[in-house]
Amino acid sequence: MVRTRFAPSPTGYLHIGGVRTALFNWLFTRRHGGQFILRIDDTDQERHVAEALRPILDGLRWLGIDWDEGPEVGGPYAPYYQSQRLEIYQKAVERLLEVGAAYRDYARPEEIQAEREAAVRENRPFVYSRRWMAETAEDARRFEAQGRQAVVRLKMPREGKLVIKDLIRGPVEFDWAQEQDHVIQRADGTCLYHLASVVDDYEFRITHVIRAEEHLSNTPRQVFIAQALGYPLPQYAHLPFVAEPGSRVKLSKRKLNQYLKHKEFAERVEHGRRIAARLGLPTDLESFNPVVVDFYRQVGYLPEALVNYLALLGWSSDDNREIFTREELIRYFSLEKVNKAPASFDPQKLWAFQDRYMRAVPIDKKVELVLPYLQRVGWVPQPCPELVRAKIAQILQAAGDRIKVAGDILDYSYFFVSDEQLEYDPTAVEKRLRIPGTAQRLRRFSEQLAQVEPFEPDRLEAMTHQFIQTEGIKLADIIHALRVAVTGTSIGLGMFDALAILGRQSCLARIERALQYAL
RNA sequence: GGCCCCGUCGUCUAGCCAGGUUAGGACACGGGCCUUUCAAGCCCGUAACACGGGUUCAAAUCCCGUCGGGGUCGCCA
Repeated sequence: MVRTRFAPSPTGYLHIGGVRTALFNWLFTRRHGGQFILRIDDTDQERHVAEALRPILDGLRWLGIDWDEGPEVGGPYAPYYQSQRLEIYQKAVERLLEVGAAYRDYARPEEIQAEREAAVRENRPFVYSRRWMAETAEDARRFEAQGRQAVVRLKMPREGKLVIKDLIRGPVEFDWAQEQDHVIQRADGTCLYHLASVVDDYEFRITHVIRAEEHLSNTPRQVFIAQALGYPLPQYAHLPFVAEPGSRVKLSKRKLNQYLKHKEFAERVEHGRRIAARLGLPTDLESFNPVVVDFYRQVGYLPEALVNYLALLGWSSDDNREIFTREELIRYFSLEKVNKAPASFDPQKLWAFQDRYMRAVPIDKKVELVLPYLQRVGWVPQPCPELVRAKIAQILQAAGDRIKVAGDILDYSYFFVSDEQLEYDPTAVEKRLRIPGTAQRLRRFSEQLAQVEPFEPDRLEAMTHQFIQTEGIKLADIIHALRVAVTGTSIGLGMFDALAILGRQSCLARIERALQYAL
């Protein structure tokens, strides 16, 4: 039975690299019909765990990465919060002490630091002297008499080699002598990550530890703990990093400013921020950051697109296929096909996936996607009347693939505001309306428009062609001015579709209003 | 610095284990067509085996070395 886990610490956000790790664990587990466990690594967090966990759980659920055991679903090995498992770790520490795999150490932090610096100075690898190691109760008393406090350290082997069989990298060899006597318990009794992690992996019966490559170097100490405690070893698989755009360095939330130098990255961020700004969401990099999953959810990306893109970041199937349904991903996923080299995150390629997925969404489904955005800015009431819903469907139909993410609907304010409230883009007005003769021409066009029956795209187009013939002009000579007159902007969807959706009354009123700008 | 990992177009990658490909696909990019702005669509194109030695009739593929990049070396997770 395969059992894997994803173990986030409650940081308040779901990192794109983290979610890729979660996804690979999930995919592997579903592929083998096992259980995926969510464990919360909150040994170091005292406050607001629930709050800081919220975006992480929401993000995973949004992406369809469900967990069989963990927060909010429980499970046979509960609790799944490390902060609630302290006694279990305490027992493990005691056992480690008993079997001689760990010791109480009375060194002061500055003393360790001094040894470390000396090693660096003398250009040799640092290994703790164990000078303040207390092996007997008498040692302990002596050190305590000096006002010292004890932490518990691992007593690592100082010779021999360890070979870790990594499912992705093959055998990886380590020298025990290089390993440090890591602290596993602080003086105040709290336990540290490595200890807690190994104990929980065992307690939860984790069979496969699939995690980012940064953990490869500290796997030996975990193996040491597991072996000392008599645990069977899980299988290890260390995933390549999700790297910065155009680089091999691990992607980081903090360095966004740097990534913004990449044109493609900057474009996508700019696009997202425009939508966020319209929604009244904060757009500072701390709360609105494309390295964080929430960014995509808020802007209106499809979770399937993100999942598909992320799956291909470090993994590929054996053919040239790129588009996979969730079921196909599960069916084809294997750790053997996971790459070893870091894969850099490319928001532009994600955008391409989003584009393809969005095209496939049927109109009624798209209406549902877009509706919350329209309601949020108050253009559409809540609940949404059937008539308005039909109008939105019309707009969506006419917009076609121009709407790449749900938030793009906000570009079409002119369908939702009243004729009086329509705003005219000064640049567009200057370029398209302030041309001599435009006013007269628009007026004559308007007269024709009043007659069209029925007021539908085909009829409108026929009428317009008739009009340009009579006038002896080209289509472009009327259509640009007309677009600005009825929509206030020089870009948008097909003109005749737009006119039909707006309706005769609005078109006439808006042209009338626009005449004040036209020459 | 020690140890560990990694290295195919700008990016994601196929090919490597079982040596023989005009080194393939996708995104991006450039050009052209279409055109009613935008988005798209269609056609064409630029672009890579880090380097150096071996082994072999033949090397992206096997071996050795070099260089480069990254990770780790916490009383963070």
